[in-house]
Amino acid sequence: MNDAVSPSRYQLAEIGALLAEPARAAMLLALIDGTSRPAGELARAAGIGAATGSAHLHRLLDGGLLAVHVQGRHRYYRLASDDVAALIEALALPRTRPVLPDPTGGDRPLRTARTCYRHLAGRLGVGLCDALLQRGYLQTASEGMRLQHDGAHALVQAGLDAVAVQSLLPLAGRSCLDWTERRLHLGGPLGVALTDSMIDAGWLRRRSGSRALQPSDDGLRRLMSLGVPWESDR
Amino acid sequence: MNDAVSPSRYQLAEIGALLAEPARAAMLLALIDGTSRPAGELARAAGIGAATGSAHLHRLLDGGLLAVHVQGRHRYYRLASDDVAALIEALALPRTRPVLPDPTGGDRPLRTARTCYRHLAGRLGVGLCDALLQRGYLQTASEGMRLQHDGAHALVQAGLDAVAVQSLLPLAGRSCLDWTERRLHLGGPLGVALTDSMIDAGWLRRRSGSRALQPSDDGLRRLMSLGVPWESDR
DNA sequence: ACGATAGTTCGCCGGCGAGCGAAACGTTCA
DNA sequence: TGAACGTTTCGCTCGCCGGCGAACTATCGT
Repeated sequence: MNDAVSPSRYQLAEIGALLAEPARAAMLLALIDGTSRPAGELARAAGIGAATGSAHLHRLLDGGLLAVHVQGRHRYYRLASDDVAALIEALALPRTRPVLPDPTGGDRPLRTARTCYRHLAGRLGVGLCDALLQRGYLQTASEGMRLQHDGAHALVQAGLDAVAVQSLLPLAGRSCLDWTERRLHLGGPLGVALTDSMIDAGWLRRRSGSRALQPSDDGLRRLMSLGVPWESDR
Repeated sequence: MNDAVSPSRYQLAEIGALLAEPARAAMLLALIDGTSRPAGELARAAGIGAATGSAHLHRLLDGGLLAVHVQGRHRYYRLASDDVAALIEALALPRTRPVLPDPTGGDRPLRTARTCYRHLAGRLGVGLCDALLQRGYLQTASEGMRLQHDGAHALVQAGLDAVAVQSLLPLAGRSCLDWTERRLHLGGPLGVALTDSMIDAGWLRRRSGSRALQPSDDGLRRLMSLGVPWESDR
């Protein structure tokens, strides 16, 4: 009986060991927005030398948490998958509970809308997921969340590209817990693709150097037409 | 910009460090079925001495992953919450992918039905969650999954205790990923309470010394009446 | 009141690994 | 071709932490 459990003990410890070093944790967190970054930048973000950083990146690579893309004399590292990203967010979450970010603090844009790996999170992300669920546009199945046909229709009505919306139908969504709102929002392939569509349509704009997403006035109006609650001065 | 992220770097590393030691990982895994166990037993399960075990248990306690219950000269340790349990299962999962458990192996009872922390997992768990979702008995809201009134009615019809079912209505469920079926099943307070009800009604029986749950013939019939698929010889 | 048992505290040892500087390697640009 | 730059490899030191045995405390049984 003891033997049945023991293999996973080392698997668990292996992942733990990879996250246990603040320098490696910082590197992973720097990549959680889905970007690819060169080794030197990651070392700088972690506050360590290039040599040490290289060693850490190799361990993360061997551990399957990172992937590389070689381009000339640069090596761009990124998270290996959105499974990994979901894992990091989930792990960074529970310890945050006693130290919730200051509601009046300077992170307001982040709290409003941001990317969580590649999908929409923050107040808008939670609101959108909530609205889609409440109207039955999004339904949970055992393989994840699925966009319904009437939901696709509503998204096109609201102004998203019809072809892009059509391609959302076979995708599966994953529910992802938001650390500022402490509510569910839509992640997974479906969440990523939907977010891309909204950015393409100009509802949201990426801010360089930050995970924050800037909603346009037009985008806000269209989101509200889908049932997303919004008080502009909150 | 760098400062906004850095606190969570240490939070992430702290959790990682707690999991990084195989002995601690073994202790956590030994508790993942939701039981409380005395310090000595956990040390034995981890294959270390009592002194070392005591130190590990204290670190896990300080880190908020464990809780204690003192009874006479015994100290019973358990996971601090089902958040922690969900975390452990989620972490033990991704590394398992290349080494999925042998379908023909001796773990068939575990694959059929088992406790995941305190709620039902395995083929029956996934099937039940799937059936409840498909019939609309269970619906997803942003705070989690909720049992609908017609769902409660159906559960009572199937033979569960009416008072117990009534108490399920205000509870929130969490979707939990199953590592053998790779599909969603129902966890959280709602999942726990529902599983308890089914055990009380004799549909399932706990097996001592294992996480496996043994379904009774009667219980299987009743689950099938709720729409759970079942081929007896699989 | 006594020994037996569960658990913790203390002190010590040994090994893993994080960190850096120096040097080597490969690519880019002039 | 040679200099500059990004990245990796190597060799080294040092601190942290896991492990145990022994002593101590607390509770239970008789």
